[in-house]
Amino acid sequence: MKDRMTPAVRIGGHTQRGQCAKRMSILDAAADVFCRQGFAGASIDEIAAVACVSRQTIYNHYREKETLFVAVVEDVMTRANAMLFSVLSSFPENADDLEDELTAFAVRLNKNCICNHDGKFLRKLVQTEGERYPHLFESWRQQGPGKLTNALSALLARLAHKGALVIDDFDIAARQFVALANADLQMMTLFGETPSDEELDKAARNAVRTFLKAYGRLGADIAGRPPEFAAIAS
Amino acid sequence: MKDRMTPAVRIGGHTQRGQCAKRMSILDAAADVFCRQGFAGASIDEIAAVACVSRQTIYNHYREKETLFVAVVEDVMTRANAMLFSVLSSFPENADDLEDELTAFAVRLNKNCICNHDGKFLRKLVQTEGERYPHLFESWRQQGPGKLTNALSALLARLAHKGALVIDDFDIAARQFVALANADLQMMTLFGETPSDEELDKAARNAVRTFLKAYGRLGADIAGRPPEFAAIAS
DNA sequence: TGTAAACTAGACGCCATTGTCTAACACGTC
DNA sequence: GACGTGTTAGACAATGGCGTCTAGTTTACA
Repeated sequence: MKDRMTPAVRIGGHTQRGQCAKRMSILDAAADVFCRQGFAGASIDEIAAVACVSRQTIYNHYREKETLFVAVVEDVMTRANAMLFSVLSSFPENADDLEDELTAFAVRLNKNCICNHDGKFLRKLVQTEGERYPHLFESWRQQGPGKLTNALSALLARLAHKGALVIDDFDIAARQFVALANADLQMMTLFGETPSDEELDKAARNAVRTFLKAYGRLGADIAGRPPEFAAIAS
Repeated sequence: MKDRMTPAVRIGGHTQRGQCAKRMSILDAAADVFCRQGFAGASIDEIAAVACVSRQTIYNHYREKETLFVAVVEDVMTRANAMLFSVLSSFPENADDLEDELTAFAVRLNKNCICNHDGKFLRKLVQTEGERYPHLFESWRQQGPGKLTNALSALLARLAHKGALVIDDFDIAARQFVALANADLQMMTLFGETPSDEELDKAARNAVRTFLKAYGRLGADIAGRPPEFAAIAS
C-alpha cells in the first residue's frame, strides 16, 4: 500500500531521488497516522511501518516527533492553500448561466477544499492541537481561509458590478455563500464521511438557489422558482 | 478551583451526597482534561488532580479509563440534547416581529448549543474519537442534531402555514437556517474562540436578514408578488 | 461511640513509547 | 575494489501512564 517507493522524479544527481521519496513517504504516512490517532496517540513505530521505513530513518530526517508533526502540518497546509486558490480562480466571470456556474463552483469548493482529505485533516488538527501550536495555525488561518472570504467577496463584487447580483455587504455574502454550500454536508463532514457526487451536486444546487433568491438580480425571479412564479413576477 | 466539594443536593439517605458530589467532580474534571488533551493524551492522574480526588477513587467509580470516557461523553451529550430542545421550544410561534424574534432565536441557538462548552467539546470528540466509538456518536447524532433538522423544519412549516414564510422544502430551509446562523462564527468556533454578545447578535441578524430575503413573505412582496403566493408555495 | 463504607497516599508491576546507539547492509561514485 | 552516504534491524535506557494493592484516614449513620 502507498507505493511511494517507486522511482520518483530525479532532481539533482546523487541519491536525491531516494531521499526525496523517503521524505514524501514519511510525510504521507505521518499525516495518515496523525490524522487517525492525533498527536499523542500516534506512535513513531506505526508511522514507520506505514511508510515502509525504519524508525531510525524518521529520526534522521526529522529530529523528533514534534518536528515531524510540524512538517506534516505545514505540508498539508500549503497543499490545501494551493488547492483553495486554484478553485477560487475558477469562479465564474460573467453572468450567463449564473445558477449553473455558481453550482459547479460550489461543487468544486466542497469537493476539493472542504470534503477532501486535507480539509478534514486540517479541521481536525486545528480543533485538537490548535491550542498547543497557536502560531502555526494562526498564520494558516490568515493566509488560507482568511483570504478566502476576501477573495470571494471581491469576486462577488465583480458579479454585482455587472448587475448579476444585488449585494449590500460583500463580506457577509461571501461567508454566507460558503456556509450555504456546506449546509447539507455539515453533518457528514463532521462525522468524517465523504459525500457522493450526487450529494455534492444536490447540496450545491440547494445552496445556490437560496443564495440567488436572496442576492439574485431580480430578487426572486430566475432563482429556481417554478416558471409560473417568474412569469407572474415580471 | 472547581469547588464541587461543597455539600451538594442530598438525594437519598446514606452517603449518597458525598459520592454523588465526587462523581460529578470527576465527570467535570475528566470532561475538561479529555477536551484539552484528547483520550490518548489525557492522564488519569491529571484528571484526579483537577477533580481534587485520589486516583483510586476514580478507579472505584469507573473501572477503567475507557469507562470514564464513555460516561463523560454520555453526560455531555444528554446535557447538550436537553439544552438543544429547550432552545428549540423557544422558537417564535407567530409572525409578529419575525425578524427580531428569529434573530433572538438564532442567538440562543448559537450561544447555548453551538458556541458553548458542551458544543465545542462534542464537535471535537466526534471528529477525534468518532471512528473509535461509532455507536456512541451515531445514536447521539440521530437523537440530537438529527432531530434538530426535523424539529426546526416543522417549526418553519408552521410559520409558512401562517403565511409568514414562503418555503418549498422545509428540511433544506431548516439546514440553511442553521448554516446561515453560523456563517459568521464558523472560523471562531473552529479555532475554539468564544464570540462576544455583540458578535453573536450581529451574526444572527445577518443570518436572519438573508434567510428572510430568500424565504420571507416580504421578500416575495418586494419582488413584485402579491401575498397570496405564500399559500401556493406550500 | 462504634462500625462500615468511602476515600487517600503511595508503592508496585507492567507495558508502550521515545529517542539513542551500534553493527551490518545497499548503492552509486571515484 | 575502496569509500561515503543513506538505510535497516535491533538492543537499550529512560520515561510515563495504566491499573492493582495495601495500609491508614475520613465520613456518615446507628
